[in-house]
Amino acid sequence: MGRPALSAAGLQAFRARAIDVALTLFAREPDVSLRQLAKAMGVSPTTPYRYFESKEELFMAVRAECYARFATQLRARLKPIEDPIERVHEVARGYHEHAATHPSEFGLMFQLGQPDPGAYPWAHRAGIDAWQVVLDAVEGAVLSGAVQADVLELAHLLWSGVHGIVSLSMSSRLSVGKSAADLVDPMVSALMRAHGWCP
Amino acid sequence: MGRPALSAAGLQAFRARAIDVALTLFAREPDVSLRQLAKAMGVSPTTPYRYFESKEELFMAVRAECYARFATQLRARLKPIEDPIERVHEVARGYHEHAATHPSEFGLMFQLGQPDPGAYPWAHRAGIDAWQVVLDAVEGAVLSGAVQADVLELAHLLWSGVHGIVSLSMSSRLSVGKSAADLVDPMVSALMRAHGWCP
DNA sequence: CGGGTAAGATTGACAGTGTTCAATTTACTG
DNA sequence: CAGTAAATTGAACACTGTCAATCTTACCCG
Repeated sequence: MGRPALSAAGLQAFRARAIDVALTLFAREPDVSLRQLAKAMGVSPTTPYRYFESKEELFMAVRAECYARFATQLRARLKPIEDPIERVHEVARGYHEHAATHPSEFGLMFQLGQPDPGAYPWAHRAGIDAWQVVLDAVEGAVLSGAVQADVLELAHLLWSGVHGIVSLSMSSRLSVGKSAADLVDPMVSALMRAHGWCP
Repeated sequence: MGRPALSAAGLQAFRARAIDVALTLFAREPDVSLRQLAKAMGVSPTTPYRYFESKEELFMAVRAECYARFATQLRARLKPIEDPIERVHEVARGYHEHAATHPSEFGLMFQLGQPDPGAYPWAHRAGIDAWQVVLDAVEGAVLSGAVQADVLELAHLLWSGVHGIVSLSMSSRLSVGKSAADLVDPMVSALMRAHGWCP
């Protein structure tokens, strides 16, 4: 039969370390090769293949970790805030700030043309979990009565709006004089106002 | 001295043909190698180097062509429409529709982590030209008095909003039951309403 | 028509990539 | 210590972008 199986503990440890090293490499340059990663881990170029199916699966695991960190950061940021409207603003600010602070992670999560997470249900689930933070914040605002809207639709509009700002900003496509930070609050305010919010 | 120079006509012809072939290849798969392109052109793998500085410059030229086509399509679509508000709606719909019809071109234009057009002023200018279409439409709406807003800010909000919808949609990140087509009009309406537009 | 010249395209090579597989080292158990 | 299972490695293949040197083509001038 094929090669012998490996212990669950060792597997998890190696994967975690690989993901960690990969994240620090990605922070330096946007294209990381498997061999670079292996060298940075002090291991032969083919060793990762014992713990990951392929380069795609490896970087998909890195992506999943990014989603998890993103969701954690958003939830932590939201924790002390009570006002439902302010929570929506805060999730938007957190979205932008996380992207600005960790641009390489944002690229990993949302780069167009990257392999579809559909093939990796765990990665897809991690993405859904981050999206759930946005959804919850919007639902809170709607339930509070401060805005009147279909939760799913308003959440999509807010997410798209902020995501668009951040994406365009990160590929330096905003006109000079306009920064992402200047646009996030107006975007959220406009979308809320359009749904009945009176500041 | 270095290799002999090449005639301006031949240069332009080869570049145009290369861009054309590249676009058809990109329509099939999102990653095209220089050698694939050369083979598809029926030419040796290194021939493109006579006409392009590097792979980056080649694909930057492809990008510039995408911007040009995009701007042309938007302007054509806008031509018969008079009402300033409807023009804004139409530019948004055109944005989405062009992306849906030519997803590979959209990816080339807006993929995160792609080389900065700043290093290629002609490509940057082509991008600015497409952006100008959006800007003009918004300016028309503001000048008509139907909305009250800073033109640059509203244009950025609209562009970001629609761009976000399209980007998230193209990486299949919208929830089931929500499609980009369902969101573009609500997004534009909401942003206009928030700026004083009364339908 | 013949030969020289310059434009244009090609071959060969190098370093680096993802990936596979056989061979080898390490670690642990009886 | 011996033997076996686990873990790692090295060599190899088909690719990639890129460069230098070489070859082929076409044309102009005497």
